[in-house]
Amino acid sequence: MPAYRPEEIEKKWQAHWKEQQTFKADNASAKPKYYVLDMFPYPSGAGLHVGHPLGYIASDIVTRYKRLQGFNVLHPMGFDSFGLPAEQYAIQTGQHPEKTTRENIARYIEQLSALGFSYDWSREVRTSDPSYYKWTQWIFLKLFNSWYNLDTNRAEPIKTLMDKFADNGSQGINAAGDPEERHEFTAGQWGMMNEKQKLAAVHPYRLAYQQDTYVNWCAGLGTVLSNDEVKDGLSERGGFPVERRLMPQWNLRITAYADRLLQGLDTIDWPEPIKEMQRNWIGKSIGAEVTFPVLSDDSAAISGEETTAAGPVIKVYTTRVDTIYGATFLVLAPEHELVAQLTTPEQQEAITEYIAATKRRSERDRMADTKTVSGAFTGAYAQNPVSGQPVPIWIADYVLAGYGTGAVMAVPSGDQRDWVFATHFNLPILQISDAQQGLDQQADPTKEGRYINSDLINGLGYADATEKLIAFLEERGLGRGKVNYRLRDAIFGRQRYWGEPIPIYYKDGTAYGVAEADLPLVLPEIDEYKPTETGEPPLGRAKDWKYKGQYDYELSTMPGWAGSSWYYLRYMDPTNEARFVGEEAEQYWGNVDLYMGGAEHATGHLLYARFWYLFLKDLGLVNGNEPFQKLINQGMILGRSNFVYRINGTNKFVTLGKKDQYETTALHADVNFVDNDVLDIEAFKKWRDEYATAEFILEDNGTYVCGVEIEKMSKSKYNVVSPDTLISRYGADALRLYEMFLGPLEQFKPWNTNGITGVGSFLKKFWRLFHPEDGALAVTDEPATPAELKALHKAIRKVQEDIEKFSFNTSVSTFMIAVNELTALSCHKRAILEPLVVLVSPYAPHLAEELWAELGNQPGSISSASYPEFREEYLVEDSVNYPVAINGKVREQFQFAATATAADIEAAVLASDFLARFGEGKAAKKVIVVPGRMVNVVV
RNA sequence: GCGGAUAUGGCGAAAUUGGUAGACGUGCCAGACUUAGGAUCUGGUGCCGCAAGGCGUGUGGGUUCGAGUCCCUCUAUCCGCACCA
Repeated sequence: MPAYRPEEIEKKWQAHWKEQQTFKADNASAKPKYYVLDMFPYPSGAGLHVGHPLGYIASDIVTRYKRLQGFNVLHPMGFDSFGLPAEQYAIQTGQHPEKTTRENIARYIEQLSALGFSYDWSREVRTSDPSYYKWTQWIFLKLFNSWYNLDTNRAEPIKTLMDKFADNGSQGINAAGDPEERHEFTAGQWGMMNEKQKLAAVHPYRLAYQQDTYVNWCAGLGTVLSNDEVKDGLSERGGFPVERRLMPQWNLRITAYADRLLQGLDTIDWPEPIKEMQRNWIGKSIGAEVTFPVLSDDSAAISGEETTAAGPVIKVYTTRVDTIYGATFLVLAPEHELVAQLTTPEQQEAITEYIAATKRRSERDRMADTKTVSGAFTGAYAQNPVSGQPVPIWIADYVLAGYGTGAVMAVPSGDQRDWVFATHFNLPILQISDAQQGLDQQADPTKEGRYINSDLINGLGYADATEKLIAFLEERGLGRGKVNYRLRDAIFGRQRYWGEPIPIYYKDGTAYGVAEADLPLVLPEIDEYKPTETGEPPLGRAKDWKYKGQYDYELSTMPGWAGSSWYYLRYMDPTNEARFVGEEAEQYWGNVDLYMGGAEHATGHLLYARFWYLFLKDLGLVNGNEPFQKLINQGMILGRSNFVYRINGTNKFVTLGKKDQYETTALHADVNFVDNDVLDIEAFKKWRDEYATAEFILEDNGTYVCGVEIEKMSKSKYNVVSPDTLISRYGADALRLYEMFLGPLEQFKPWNTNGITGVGSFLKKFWRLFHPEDGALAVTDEPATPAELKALHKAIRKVQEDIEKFSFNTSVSTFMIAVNELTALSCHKRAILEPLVVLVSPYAPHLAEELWAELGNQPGSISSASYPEFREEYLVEDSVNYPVAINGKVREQFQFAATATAADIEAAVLASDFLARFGEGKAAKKVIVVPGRMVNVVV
């Protein structure tokens, strides 16, 4: 083998790995376990671009490194293969999504293999495979058959709830969820109920439950979307408008786990920004619920007389009870259930009109427009439960129906939104703290100062006042301290074909879970992938699709995140037919030690997966506390788009430098025929027929220069760089090294192919250390010199540190330095080069395997355990140059033996005529010696 | 508006965590070898300056013998949430 030929080497070793099943992980091993997981991809038709493998390369480096350190590493890969694009494609072409998906996966596997990843492909899972989604459905049934007991603070089988009902009726049940949805009954009444009635009573307690829910309805996609699939009022996929709609939906009661999901964040090693996003998403707030009785007639309100209200009451939620004396009016959400009842005849028209106007405004308008103040007076008054003062009741759309109680007490002096509202509608603003200032300009939410105009709490500070007020309200049954969460239950149904069927059937209008023995409930074949004429989901088209031949199935399918919420567990034991994961396998692999993936899943997948894990734990099905111990977010690699400028109304294109002289339209030019922003005009002309006759106005040097913009990599922007062409040109090892070299893993960065020649020449130089004469391997058995050992061990130490810190970019620099040093030393010694191959092997595995084979060693025969024995002693420099400074200003270099102590150095500097040489006659006040670094003499 | 992150040469970046800023790679300049090649090798390259020297890590201040690093101020860019009471 004369020269370094990556393509031959890589093909050879990839075939070898596949054949030998080199990376198969064992479920029982004396070695310690380590689980490295990549977020599995959705197999899109476009294949991989250079951005996709970034995280996979990093995790593969860790995997190979951990194996060298003697760990039994689980490093699997699979496919999140249910999803919209395959279905959209099916609607357009009639091709079964299963076929599209299978073909895309084949292409993905091919591309991933070409990069030399060390996945254990024997564990591959596909979420769309019935043998996999059988267990997704099984977990759903577990959720369906569970409720959340707040007394034990965990999920329990629905059976324990029924037992409680039989003993005491609904009395004393402390369950997560909305009590408003549930009915009260006695044990006797329960006993009288028939099956249908019992199931109806139980249903609102289930962790998977059906309910009329406001959903994000996307007509363009014909389905509902979760909040994290909606961006700025448009669907994330497709960019179709999304509106709020009340529909019966399957929901998962993730809110039951809000507090545990929050607490758990403190126990896991995740990037702080992601944890913070989850905290905000859960949105815990500590406050109080306060009851405002509605005054029965307005004459009382006008006279300000105290009224004993036996009528309706309005519950508000506030985080600032202390400001209650400043609550000069109430505001209800327009959807609030009491609005109709409260509205006086005189105000009827105004209220009706306002509600209609609110409905007309789409969610998107409401978001875009938070400045406009709007609202309407109901004509009714409530009584401030602390001051006894009457307060008018308004409705306004700045109050959200879905948060807290859907009603707020407005304190214009303390809350800016209330202040704006009060100012606009000329409602009173009452100062309640001596520290509040500028109330004619804006609200002042300060917690400083002492309260005024606040009877009970006048003169008190924030903490005392809050405590006293809550005690006062609780005593009278008018309020209590309350914790609220922003987190909503997760909508679980999609009106789509290409997803897991929800294993529910309906008997006499009541929902039943499909028996476990009948799973998987296989996705039926249908003629077309569209909704039915009657507006039912596509599954409504399935012929003769009935449970036990007679009961209708649920027609919606599960959302994309269902299958991805537990796939990491299935990898542990992917072929188990008796259990979602075998107990021993789960016990052995535990949780994921390192999870690599994008930050875009912060509040979606990463939250749902944690939720499912906690639920499974409650049922005793898994043993850990959190699924993903350490999380690393790789940054996205962005595309570098090139533009040509067409002069409007012509077929003439003008170069970047002269485009300002014309009216132009920028058009994407395919980056594949642009080199260093210079357009290959011939290639461009051939690109599309319409350009064949195009004319060009060039720069003065005769080139056509394109404009540049950094955008997401995408087919439609013609800025996709495929790994395939780079691999065929430079090799997978070069691409792996280069992607790591590009910059810090976590950072977002534009792709730029230019620098890849640097790592390419590193690999060639590395090869040449072993083949200096362009022939067979030529390494010597001479003993290494200290200089060579130093070069080696500096590299080993640095690279080990780097991998522990996930700072792979600096490792590549370290390799280059080592190779340059050893080349300069003409070192071709086995003693140095063998360990160097081990060090490089996680980064450039193919090259390492080849050299290993040539050196006559089996891969892995050199264990990293052999590093430490000769590590530190060679790291010590013989002598060290110290910059010596006077008052921080460097004057001279002194050389000291590496073993010199701080005292030696200080003495030597003082004994020299150092100070005199630089005109400092005075004695030194202080000498600061930083060992190995520098000396500073203070005079 | 709230929360979070980032800011260093022409470009990607490094800096042992408070100790000679710019390693390494690109790009550029010069040279070598070459039957001009997107090959290889050598040297140079933060900015200003012929030089001595001066100035330099987004802005302004502070702590320190010494600050890219710590503290305060401001600015810009990016991300997340967005009337959450």
